[in-house]
Amino acid sequence: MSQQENDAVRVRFAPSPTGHLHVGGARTALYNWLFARGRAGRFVLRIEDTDLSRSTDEAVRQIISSMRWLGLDWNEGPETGGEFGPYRQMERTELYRGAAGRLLAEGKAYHCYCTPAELEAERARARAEGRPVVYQGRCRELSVTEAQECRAEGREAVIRFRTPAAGKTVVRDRVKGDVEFDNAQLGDFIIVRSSGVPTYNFAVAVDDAAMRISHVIRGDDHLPNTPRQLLLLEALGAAAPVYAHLPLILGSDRAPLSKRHGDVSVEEFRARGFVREALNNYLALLGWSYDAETTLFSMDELVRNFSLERVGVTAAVFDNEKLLWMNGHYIREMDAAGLTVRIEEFLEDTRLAGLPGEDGRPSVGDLVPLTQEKMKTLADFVELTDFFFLPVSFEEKALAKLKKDGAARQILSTAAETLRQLDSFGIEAVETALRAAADSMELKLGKFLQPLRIALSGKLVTPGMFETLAVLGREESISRIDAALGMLAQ
RNA sequence: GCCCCCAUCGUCUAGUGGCCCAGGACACCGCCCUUUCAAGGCGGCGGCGGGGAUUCGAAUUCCCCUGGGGGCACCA
Repeated sequence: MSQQENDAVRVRFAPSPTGHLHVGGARTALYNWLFARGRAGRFVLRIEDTDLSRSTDEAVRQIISSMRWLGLDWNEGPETGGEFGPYRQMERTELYRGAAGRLLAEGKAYHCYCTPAELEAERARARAEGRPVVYQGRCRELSVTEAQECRAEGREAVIRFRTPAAGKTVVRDRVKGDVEFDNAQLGDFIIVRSSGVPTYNFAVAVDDAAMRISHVIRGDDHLPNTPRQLLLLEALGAAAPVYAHLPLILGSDRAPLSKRHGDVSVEEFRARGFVREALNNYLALLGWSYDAETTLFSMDELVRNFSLERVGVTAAVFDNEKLLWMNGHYIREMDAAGLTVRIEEFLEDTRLAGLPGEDGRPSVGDLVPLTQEKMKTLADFVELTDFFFLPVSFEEKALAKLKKDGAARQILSTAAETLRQLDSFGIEAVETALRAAADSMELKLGKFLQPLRIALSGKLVTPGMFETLAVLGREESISRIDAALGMLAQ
């Protein structure tokens, strides 16, 4: 292998497929992706499905779908393949079996016949006596006959790693610095279950070595596992990757972000009308910063500027408000055609599905210019424009305001009359005529337009009135005004 | 109980001994613009958890305390 290849950056994102892609996972994936992209490296997606009872194919699909949506594509992984595959751990069991066999043969691992119940009792005792909760090594030096007796009793065997009884293992972490762990605190941990399935730490060590992973960028919660993986890597004769542990993401109560804080999966944010640009940018800044000033970054800029050196050490609270602001920013920044496509994609699952553009109704593209600057999420498009497609349904507050407005009937009939007499129903013509009508009634424009807004939309908040009228068209506009007038007459 | 990590405005953060009586962004509060709501512009409020120590000088270094979090599984 050439020096060039030796130095190649190879990072991986290794989710366990037990649910949707959580924003914390998404951030980890993003940092790995950015790191690889910025250094001409390779980004590997590896599915860690050794927990048979919790892993599902559906979750694998969800995670893949979310990552694709975010634009975090991988060079090697499921559905893509690669020279170090397969990329689902349960398809790599031969590899683990071989590695475990080698450790066993070299005396670096041993069979343990203790039952789960015995181990639980041992842990309880240790806790009660205030001792570190670690395996005491009962089976560490079992003789051949003792082992035979255990098997004769019908006891099942797991394989444990023979952890050095003394000494320290130091993790040289790129974000946390050097962290020391006492080997004695680590204990002889299990590497292969009685079922023959490897445990997390073992599979990770074997795979990180086999896949030539150069940098492990992952969540903080894995820091205490790292010394075990380091020891395993050493026993396997493999070089250790560089580690970088990211602080976790918190909810507003400073507890780790979880479902009870509301939306936490990429899928949920997508369904609420967030765009990938905003989510990526926001997540990038949650735990990383470029300088004292800059908040807005394109993916390209992130790739160019991301570095482990500028990843922070403090856990960060997820702030929905800021994400929302950022989302609005990216929506405003899009060109009309691009935004139209995003909205059309988004609309597929909403109550407006199929409506825009049908039967002479306005299309999404017609409405984008009237709504773009008001939207914070794609979902806002629905709230802002549904009255163009659906029968007017009055919001309670809007209706009350309309009824309370003593001038409303006069305004509405004047407006209807004015609109009826127009030659053209373009925005300018409508505006000129209505401004003149407001003048003639000696009303401020806002005062004049508000009853009209409510009559046309049933809402207090809508796109600009002149644009709305023009899109609605003369016939529909006048009929809605007449309907409101009829209602007020009762 | 044991091991480990962390601590600057409400939130995300800049800050690596003097450039900081701490800068930016979101949120909040005013004002301006305005057909509603947003957006935008201008201005404001607001912070170095506590205690020691080192130093001419500490947000920045060290120690202790307090507070948060992670781990100690045949989960990952």
